[in-house]
Parts: sequence; C-alpha cells; structure tokens
Amino acid sequence: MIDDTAARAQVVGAADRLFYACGVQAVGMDAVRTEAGVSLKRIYRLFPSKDDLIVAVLERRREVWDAGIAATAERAATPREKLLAVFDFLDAWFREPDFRGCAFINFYGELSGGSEEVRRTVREQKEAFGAYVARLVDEAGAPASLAPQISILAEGAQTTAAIANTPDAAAHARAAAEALLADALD
Amino acid sequence: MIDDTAARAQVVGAADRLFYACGVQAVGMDAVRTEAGVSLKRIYRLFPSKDDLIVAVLERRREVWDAGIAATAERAATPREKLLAVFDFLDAWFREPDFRGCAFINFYGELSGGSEEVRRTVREQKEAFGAYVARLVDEAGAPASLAPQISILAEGAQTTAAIANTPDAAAHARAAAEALLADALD
DNA sequence: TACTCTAGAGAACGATCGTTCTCACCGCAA
DNA sequence: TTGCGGTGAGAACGATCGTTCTCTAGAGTA
Repeated sequence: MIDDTAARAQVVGAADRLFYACGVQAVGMDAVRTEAGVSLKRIYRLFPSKDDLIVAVLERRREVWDAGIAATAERAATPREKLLAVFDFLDAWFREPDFRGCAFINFYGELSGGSEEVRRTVREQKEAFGAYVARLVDEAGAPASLAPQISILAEGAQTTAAIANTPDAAAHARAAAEALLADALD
Repeated sequence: MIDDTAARAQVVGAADRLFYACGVQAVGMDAVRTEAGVSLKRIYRLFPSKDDLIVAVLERRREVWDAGIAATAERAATPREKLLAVFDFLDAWFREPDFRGCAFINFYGELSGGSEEVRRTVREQKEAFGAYVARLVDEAGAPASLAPQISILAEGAQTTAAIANTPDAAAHARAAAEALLADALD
C-alpha cells in the first residue's frame, strides 16, 4: 500500500487529467478512482468533497504554471526578454497535443455559478500572474499601464488558441507585446 | 396559447438566462420549463434534445452580439474608430450587473469535451468576429497581421473582466489597440 | 492461535439528470 | 351532444451523480 502523500498525488493527477480533458461535471468520482487506482474511501479521506479535490487540482496547476514560467524566464536575460518569454512558454504549451485551453478559465466558466472557493482560487491565480507581469514591466522601465495590456494579451492568446485549435495565437500575442514594449521604451 | 415562434423565443430566452448565470450542466430542463412557462412536451417538440437548445442559445447570442457590434460601429465614422468602438461595446457590456464573461468561452470550456455541435458553433462565432476585425483592419489600411492581435485583445478583455470582476479590462485593451493602430498607420 | 484494527472493493442510497409517458382537458367537426 | 386530435401539467423512467455503508481480507499484537 502507498502512503498518503503518494496517494494524494495520484488522485490529484488523475483528477487533473480527467477534469481538464472532459470538464469537471462530466467526470464522476468513480472515474477518478479508476484512473487513480485509489479506493473511493481513501479519496474521501484525503478530500472531504469533490469541491476540495477541484481546488487541489487548481492549486497543482498553479504550481506547474509558476514553475514553467520561472524556468522560461531563467533562460532570458533582461526583464523585457522575460516578459516576451511568457509568450514562448504559451507557444510551447499550445503545441502539446492535449492542450485544451486554460484550466482556470475553463473551470471558472463551468463552476463560477457554484463553488465560491473555485472562484477565489481562479481569481488568485490570475491576480498572481498579473502581479508577476507588473513586476517585470516595472523592472523593464516601462509605464505601469503596460502591465494589464500584456496580461490581457496572454489571456486572450489562451482562449483563442483553445477555440481556434491552433498555436498561432502565441506568436500574434508576442508580436503585439513586442510592439507595445517598443512603443513604451523609447 | 402562444404560437410556436413565441414559445421558441421564450424557451431560448429562459435557457440563455439560466445557462449563462449557472452554467449549462447545472441547469435542468425542469428549470428551463419553469422559467420559460412552456411545457416540457412542447420544449422537446421545439428542441429534440438539450444539445439542440444549447446551440439555439448560442445562435441567439451570436445575433445579439452581431447587432450590438453593428450598432456601435454605426456611431463611428472611420474604420479605425469602428475598430476601437468594439472595446467601447465591451466596456458597456462588462458593466452590466449580470455580466459573467463570454458565453461562448464559458460553454466551450464546459462542453467541448462533449457535443461536437457546440464546439463548431463557438468556433464559427469566433471566426466570424475575427473576419469582421480583419475587414476593418484592411479598410483602415493597416497590415493584416494587426487583425489577430486586436481579436486577441478583445478575447482577453472578456475573460479578464469576468474573472477579475471589473470592467477595467476594456479600457486597457482599448489603449493597447490604439497604440498598435498608431504604430501600424504611420 | 485468537483478537483487533484498518483498508479496499464495490454495493447501496437519495438526489437529480435528460427524456418519455400518462391523463385530464380543451376547441372543433359531425 | 358526441367523438377526436392535440395540449399542458407533471408523474415516471432509467441512468448517473456525489457520498456513505457493508463486508471481507490481511497485518499486527498478546
């Protein structure tokens, strides 16, 4: 038998795959149990309700996102390049075969009529990303008003890529960000 | 008794309000029947399945969107102003008290794992909007590469406004579009 | 060996879903 | 008046949901 930490990771990973691919409400807890190989009883000991599991999935997504953004930024030298690297990160993500849009946006659209905790978790993630962009904009010496514009480009690229089903949106958004940065920096 | 045309409009209107406010899967057909004041039997004669009703809701949303965009554009003189008017239209929409994001994006995130017809309807709407923007960009004498950038700004503004729960995103996106247009037109 | 405790497998529960069916009732031709 | 086709109201159906309960088997301890 595996320990609770490993079981937790398996359950969250399985739920992430299923929820992201099929939508949250379309996936039953039985399907999570089968995919995770962890008994229902144990799932409910680790996560008292499905809502708790959804939040855990979003929190794991956030960690993966933050780590990916950080890794991409590390390969860039200047704040300006770190900002543009966000769009390279998106480009690589859009090309993954199972890309299906931003899970935060998808879950929010599906569940914001219900669980308050899901709403809050999604909002916190988007605020954190906005703050990250704002910090880089400041470090690049550009006016603060540029930050929400770049965040909106990143946001729009994600939904556009998901619906149009092509990765082109990343390049388009990057080009727009470059132009806005060039405008602001001279 | 009302005729089929009026009953259809009532059902689609009721379903639109409920689906948009609560999410599609969270709303049962019984709730639609109560809100619309039309019997289940008649609903199922007008719409053979819930999927058909969802598509009808999206088609009505598209008509309302197109009419709103057209009305806003009419008040603008030049292609450039018509492009920027899109963001004024968004601004007014974001300020409506029951604004909850773009229904197409929300439905897509919730249902794209399922109904193929919903996927197609959403994709068509976004393509049509992209084509509208592309036409205006062309008429404004700007390079075609600007069109997807402006579309992405509009898309991103919608999700950002929904999640952050403020209408500011419209003004930010408009400012970015203005800068990109100014860049492209000289 | 005998007892206790815990875990897993999955049946069971009540609620709710999309959809269909029943049935009393209406306007209208003969 | 009598019969009939179609209506609305809502009960009913089978499936599935999130969640809990039962039962069995095995590990650890005296």
